Amino acid sequence: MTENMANMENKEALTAANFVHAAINEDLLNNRFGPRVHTRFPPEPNGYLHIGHAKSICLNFGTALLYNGLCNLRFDDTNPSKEEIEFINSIQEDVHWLGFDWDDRMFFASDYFEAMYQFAVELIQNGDAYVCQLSADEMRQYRGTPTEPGKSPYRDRSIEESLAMFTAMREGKYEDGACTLRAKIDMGSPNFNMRDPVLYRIQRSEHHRTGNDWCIYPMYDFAHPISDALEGITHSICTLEFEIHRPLYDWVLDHISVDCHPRQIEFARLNLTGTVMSKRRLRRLVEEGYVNGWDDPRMPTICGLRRRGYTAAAIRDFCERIGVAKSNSTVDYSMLEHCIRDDLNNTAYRVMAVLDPIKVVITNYPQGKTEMLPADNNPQCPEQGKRLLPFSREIFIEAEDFMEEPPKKYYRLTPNGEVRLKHAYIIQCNEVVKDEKGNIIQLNCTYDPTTKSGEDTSGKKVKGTIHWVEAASAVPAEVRLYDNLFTVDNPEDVTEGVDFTDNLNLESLKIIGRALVEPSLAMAMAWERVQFMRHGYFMTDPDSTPEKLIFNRIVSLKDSWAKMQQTEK
RNA sequence: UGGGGUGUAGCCAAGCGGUAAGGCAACGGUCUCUGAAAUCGUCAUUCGAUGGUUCGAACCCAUCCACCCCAGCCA
Repeated sequence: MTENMANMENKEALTAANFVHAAINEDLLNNRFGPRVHTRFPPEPNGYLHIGHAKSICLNFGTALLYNGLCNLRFDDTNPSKEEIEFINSIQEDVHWLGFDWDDRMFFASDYFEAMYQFAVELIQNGDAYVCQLSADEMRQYRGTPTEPGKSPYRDRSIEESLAMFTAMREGKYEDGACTLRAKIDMGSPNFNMRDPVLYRIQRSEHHRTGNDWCIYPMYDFAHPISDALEGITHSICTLEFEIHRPLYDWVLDHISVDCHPRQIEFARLNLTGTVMSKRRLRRLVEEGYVNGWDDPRMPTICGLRRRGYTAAAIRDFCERIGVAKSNSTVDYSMLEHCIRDDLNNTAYRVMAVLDPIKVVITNYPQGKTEMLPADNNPQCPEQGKRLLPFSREIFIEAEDFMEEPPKKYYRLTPNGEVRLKHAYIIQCNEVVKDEKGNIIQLNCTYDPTTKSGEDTSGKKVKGTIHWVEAASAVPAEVRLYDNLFTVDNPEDVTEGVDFTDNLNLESLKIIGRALVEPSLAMAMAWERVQFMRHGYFMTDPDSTPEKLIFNRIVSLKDSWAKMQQTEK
């Protein structure tokens, strides 16, 4: 007995997390494909992968993992006019980065062009396909309406003639578009996909793999079921818009000589609030310069999320949490944010960075003295150890952590008020220094030596603790704050006359040129993720160097104070 | 309009004739040397609507309504 069948005896294995797994369980129980589960992720190499693809990748590869099965990577490259090698590489990189692997099972639909051709010949020989000479325009006219059947004057062409013409098509005897091979199914079907769908078209464009070997290329509806069958796929998981193609998928496999007939199962694609997912619109964002390329940290592409600082684990967790179902839905972006916060909360070092510095002089602290204060790298995780932070007479704090006229419940520094400096001492503000225009340029404070972190003997309790950096050792850095690309939840839903770019968030990127970070970050390497305490999670951009540190904000920390302030307004 | 789908909380989503899981968000409390995290609690008398079957319906039946998809020689 195989492992899967043994699992099926186990009642728990029967509890499916989603309807796809329920269908697989049913097939396993009925021995529909024996004990095997074999899926595939079949992108067309014509663009970069995005978070919606991640859902499909997690479903397909995750399902294979769950059932001890296999998942292939297959490029659906049946339309050479749209596809490029660049995308074949980026797709592999992204799938690997997400944590999945296809071993030696990377395939191309184009691997099967010869086999597909032979299957097409078989269809013609059986009277199930014919060569049609309707032009594209004519075919549209002849298609019929929902209630009236379509027609083609060529559908009764003899088998011999179709065979000869199909051979001639392959040999390049016809101009592009002069004729097509069509399945002979049902011109009266209410499902237009069954009204003698085109199987092959003539298209002279160089294919990235087969070069100029072919001038005829199979259509998706013909190529996909055959590719699945030849690879021994058991469950062909795709998105909802292909549901109406399923009868054709099944028809193809029922009319050619293959012994594998995978089950196609459709699920709803992912939509996320505040962003767009369609290839066309993502391309416009890049090409019209609204973002800086496909991997701009604001893009919902896998490479964009990666550069933003998202982890693969967080994206996988997200895909797990949103579930798999058949209803069109738009997941709230906060779900994704929760996943990355949750991951980084456990792993990221807590460090201090001041984004909008204001100088604080601790007037009673000895001139020239510097002490090294121990700081937990991650209080969630003591085994991550401690580091030493320099502290001396002059430091910088966040400008918003001081207010001359504080609102109620303001726990930070105020004139004559006290706050704790994280990992250091409690200080009191004694004097506010302003320039001639009245701008605050410095705060003069005193510290209480008995309040040192870890050895506080004062018994003092203060409401607020703020972060800071020591003036002499602080390292300048550029910090890039990212926000949603759009100001509306569903930017793809636009009323007529409105372009989706009209809803672009003009403040989706804020660059802070003169932030100061603690000295432990001076040698930060690219791709390092940290928490800037009280700010959020950040990652050093791949372009960051010790000479010029650049931090991308992955996600802010939740901020109930800010929220409170907002609701008061 | 013909066909294929889908409607469960602000957003996802379980549920499969026995009396509405879970997560995100939100809102309160506790704790806190991160206004974070953690933690405790609140959040659908009702499942698109209306009828019907049943002792009993989100689940079965009927009718209606809303939304999505198909009518490319794209995938």
